[in-house]
Amino acid sequence: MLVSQNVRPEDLAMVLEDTTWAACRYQRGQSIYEEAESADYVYQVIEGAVRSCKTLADGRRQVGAFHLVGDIFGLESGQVYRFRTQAVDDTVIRRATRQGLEGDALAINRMLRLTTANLQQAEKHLLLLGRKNSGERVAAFLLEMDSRMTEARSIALPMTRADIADYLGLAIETVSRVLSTLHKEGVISVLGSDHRRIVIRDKGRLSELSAD
Amino acid sequence: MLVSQNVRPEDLAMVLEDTTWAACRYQRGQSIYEEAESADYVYQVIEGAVRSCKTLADGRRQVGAFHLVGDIFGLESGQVYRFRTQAVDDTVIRRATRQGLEGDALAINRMLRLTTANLQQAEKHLLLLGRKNSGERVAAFLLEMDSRMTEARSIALPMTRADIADYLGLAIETVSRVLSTLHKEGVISVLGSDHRRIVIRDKGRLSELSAD
DNA sequence: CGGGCTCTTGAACTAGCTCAACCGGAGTGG
DNA sequence: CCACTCCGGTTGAGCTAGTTCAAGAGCCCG
Repeated sequence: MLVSQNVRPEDLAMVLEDTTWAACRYQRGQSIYEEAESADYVYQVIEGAVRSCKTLADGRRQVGAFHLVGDIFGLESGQVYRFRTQAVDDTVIRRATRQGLEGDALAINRMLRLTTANLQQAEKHLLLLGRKNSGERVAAFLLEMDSRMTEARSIALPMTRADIADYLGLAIETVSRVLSTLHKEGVISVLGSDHRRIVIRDKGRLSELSAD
Repeated sequence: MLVSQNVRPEDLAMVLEDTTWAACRYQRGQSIYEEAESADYVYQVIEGAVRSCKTLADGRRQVGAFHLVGDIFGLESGQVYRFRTQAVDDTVIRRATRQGLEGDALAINRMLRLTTANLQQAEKHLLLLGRKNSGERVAAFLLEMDSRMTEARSIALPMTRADIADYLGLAIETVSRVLSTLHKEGVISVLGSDHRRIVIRDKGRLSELSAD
């Protein structure tokens, strides 16, 4: 699930500071690694966004997490990755070999903190998927994105409605309808020709609606 | 989420082997600790079962995980517990102070492995809650319980239908109906006056139904 | 200009929920 | 010992939130 939401940038950098880096560029939709692939690298998003997801045999998909600028992902303690991971948009990523991190007690401490943060986010998401209705899910999603993208006053969503739907366990039409309703009620504004830029007009109301 | 499903008993014991233990007894429904309480202890289930759960303001509940005999829970890297944790049934638990575990590189390594196992289980559960239907959820639950309780040939569920429902994100009636259907179709048998003992008659079929 | 995306909106459908009744076992008290 | 109640589980009937199916609009790109 590898969300680094609650980890300070300092921490993020620290985990990997002493290792050598290689920068990579991925186009939207391109896979960074596949589920069960040998977990040789750890990654950090420099630009763009990444999703990690699991898929059932018949194609149903669950997005486990989005990794935004600064987030670290691909950290495994087993031999293989537990997810498929793909670029949500054109994305720049840097990566370090995993060996650089092992054996070092300090690094392990940081890994533990990162993993715990990911676990915490996953647990929060379990509650959302198990017990919240569509309105609450979308409201919580917008607040999450707002808190993770510091960018002034508006959220530039890097992902499609389909990505959001698969993250929230909803149909894409439902996501669209809820956003329309929030817009009509004046809680948010939806801007841009692709409807991907969102301004939160009434954060208090959105918090109420998210049922946290 | 602290499920220790994929961790061998050796590992479990090792995490805490060198520390002093205190045994405790809890009656069904009794809280072991509350959400946001100071995380002073780490626990292991000796007998019975434990659930950890989050609750929304209006009472909706999500059970994040069940901890069965041998499982370790309450391992936090922050200052406070992230869950309320309660005895599912009359339960015996032992606990160690948290200090005994910190500073020791070996212990931290084990904690990292445990936390990763918990994260992995949580991720699996996200897919279940986000994308599986009621039949698939119940089938997956039965298989999970089967793999975690080695007990010969039948599963003695320690939890109520309400607990199962809140774990699977379903209504209690739905859980009951799915179990009845599985029974009628000969996939399982449901035994005992309280209907808590289950025999898996056709594991292959159950695997298919679980859609993993 | 045309084809392929993504997003939105409407209308019909359905999986699962809610509400309600009922059943059986365990505990309690007369 | 029986009567009563409580609690967990099952079953039925109706309802509804969210899905599915279908159509259309705007945008990008060759």
